[in-house]
Amino acid sequence: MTSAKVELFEENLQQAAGYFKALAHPARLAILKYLAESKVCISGDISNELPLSRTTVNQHLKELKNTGLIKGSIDGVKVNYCLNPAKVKELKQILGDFLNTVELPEKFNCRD
Amino acid sequence: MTSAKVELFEENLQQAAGYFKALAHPARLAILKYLAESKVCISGDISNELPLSRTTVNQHLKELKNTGLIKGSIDGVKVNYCLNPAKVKELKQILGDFLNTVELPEKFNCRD
DNA sequence: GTTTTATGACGTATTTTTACGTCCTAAAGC
DNA sequence: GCTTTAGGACGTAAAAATACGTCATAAAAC
Repeated sequence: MTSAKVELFEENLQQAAGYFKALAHPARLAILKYLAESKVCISGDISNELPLSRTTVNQHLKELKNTGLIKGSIDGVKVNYCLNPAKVKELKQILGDFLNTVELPEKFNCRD
Repeated sequence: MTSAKVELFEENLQQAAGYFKALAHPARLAILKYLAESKVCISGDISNELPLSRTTVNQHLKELKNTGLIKGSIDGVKVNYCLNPAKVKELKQILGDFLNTVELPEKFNCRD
């Protein structure tokens, strides 16, 4: 029984957790940062920027693509990967919403 | 090989990724939300709130404790877990900083 | 037309995460 | 005293994430 229990939680928590997960690896953060800075690029370029093999970078790219944060369009042999502005916006919205739910009261009655 | 390559990335990306990872499971989000709402509680209470066994919840609590987001203080047999306001604040700061680095330009030159 | 280059697809090893069950301990109740 | 209750410690099994290497393919370069 070590099945995924993720779906037993509230819908919005699942969604937020999914986005957090997508950002839970420095390689993926580096990719997003790189794409945001350079606007458009190919995945080969990206693997040169990272201390990981091309195949591993590709896997991270695929993951970001699955969450919808990036898009890749075929251009002959090369693939242009770039950010999906709509999804990035949604991501920010959802993560922001969650973080607001853990707003802290002025004084927190917890002994140290 | 398959060793952790996380430490090969920029310090700030590592840190951000670590926080994102801490939030990458709905159970942990639910715990944080619950703690934020109820101010103080014991871990037994929490496992009643979640669709997971006590031991599993305990593991998630331990993970949140390792990242410093929550604190647990011994009170006889019972343990009061609560948010660590300082760390939560840091988390928001760091995640916000990262998200700002992926700010999007007005028009993004990517064909669909 | 052959070689190079870029990239996806596939397979696989290792590590980490997720999820429990069981046992142990120590206070609280009876 | 004995029993219940609460929770930590430990072990383990299954799944997912991480990291590569190798192969296949198709355009580009020569």
